[in-house]
Amino acid sequence: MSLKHAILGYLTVQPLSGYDLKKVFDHALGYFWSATHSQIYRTLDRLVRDGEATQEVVIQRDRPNKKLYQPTEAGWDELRRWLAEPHGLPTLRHPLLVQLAFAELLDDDQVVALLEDYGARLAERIGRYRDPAHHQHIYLARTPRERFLWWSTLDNGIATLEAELCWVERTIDGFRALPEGHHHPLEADHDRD
Amino acid sequence: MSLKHAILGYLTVQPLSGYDLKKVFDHALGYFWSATHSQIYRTLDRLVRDGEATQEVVIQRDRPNKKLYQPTEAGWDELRRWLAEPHGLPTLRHPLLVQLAFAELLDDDQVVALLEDYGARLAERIGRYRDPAHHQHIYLARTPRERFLWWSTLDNGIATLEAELCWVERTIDGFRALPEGHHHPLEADHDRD
DNA sequence: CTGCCCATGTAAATGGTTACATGATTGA
DNA sequence: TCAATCATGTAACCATTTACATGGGCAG
Repeated sequence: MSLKHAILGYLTVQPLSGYDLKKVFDHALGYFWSATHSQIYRTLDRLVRDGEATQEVVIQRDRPNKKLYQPTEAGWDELRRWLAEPHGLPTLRHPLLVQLAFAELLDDDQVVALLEDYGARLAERIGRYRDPAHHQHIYLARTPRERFLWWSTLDNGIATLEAELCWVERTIDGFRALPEGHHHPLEADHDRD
Repeated sequence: MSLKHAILGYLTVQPLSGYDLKKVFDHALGYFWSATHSQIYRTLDRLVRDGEATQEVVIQRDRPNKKLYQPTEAGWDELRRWLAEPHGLPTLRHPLLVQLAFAELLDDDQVVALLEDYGARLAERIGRYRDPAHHQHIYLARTPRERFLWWSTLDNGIATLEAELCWVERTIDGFRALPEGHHHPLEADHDRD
């Protein structure tokens, strides 16, 4: 349900097209919600159908026409309602941890490779979030209060990524320090009976 | 795709029924993957249909019969294949951060209430993860290596939750320290034209 | 003339949540 | 007699991903 609210939320900042929104999701909202363009276009249609946003076609020469969307009063109400009520912890879906949990089927090098690959992705993303070029959108905030809140969402992203990177390093070290058990990956003991 | 692999993975540890698996997801795999019983039953059916697991009916007196599942050789192969290849960072979907991002529509008390509620949920979950009663399943590991890996997945959960709790406190403090702007929540400026 | 940016969508499939549905046994 | 535990599932819906599909303008 919150994709709708994220879109509605950003439309209160500025009327935008689906194409624009996709860029906002890729650059600014990326660290707490992601969406594909097909999802965005369908959600915008639904908002208009439900009377929570209006659509305005903007004719352009030299480039394709676009449709700008804006929340209606009903849209603002719905958004305010959703924003004020508490929502649970994000549900986790963490493929790397599934891999680690069942890594008895892998040999030591494969386990280390998975962790190192994951660490590299984390480091790359932390680098991007720390890059001032990535902070531009924060200066579009309408008040110091909003600027603080936007910066906080980024801070959350950086803090959790760094905690994970730290965990990756700790885990690689601990794994290497395990008493050498000449580990042989488990095999299916097929047809034991 | 990884629900299938999480199930397959746990079935290599021990043949289990759908009902048992649900409990495993609730207690042991909970910090990196969640699933409802309806999802589990459907996935088990699919595994059998696809020849990746076998089903065995166990007749019980005094309680309902149950169906135990075990991976086939094809299941082991599929699992090994999936475990060895890298999967991207988990895609984030973080409702609280959406709320914070658009909190210009809320007043100060509402923002603090959201953060405090979130912090309380985090603290409660950290407490559960730290509780030794919650660690029982780790001792079922088949090797010291596996024990280390299972403990690491829990460690990941605790570390990221604590990073977030820390962030919550920092954010509440920073928010309260904002220069008092007599904040009035934004209103839709309807019918300006 | 190639490839990127602009700008829009649809279709099909997969994945996930919620609600509906049943029924025996055991312990308080 | 009430609630919990054991044990299974289906149906409807909602959310997400991936692939298909189009087409003009502009810069190198």
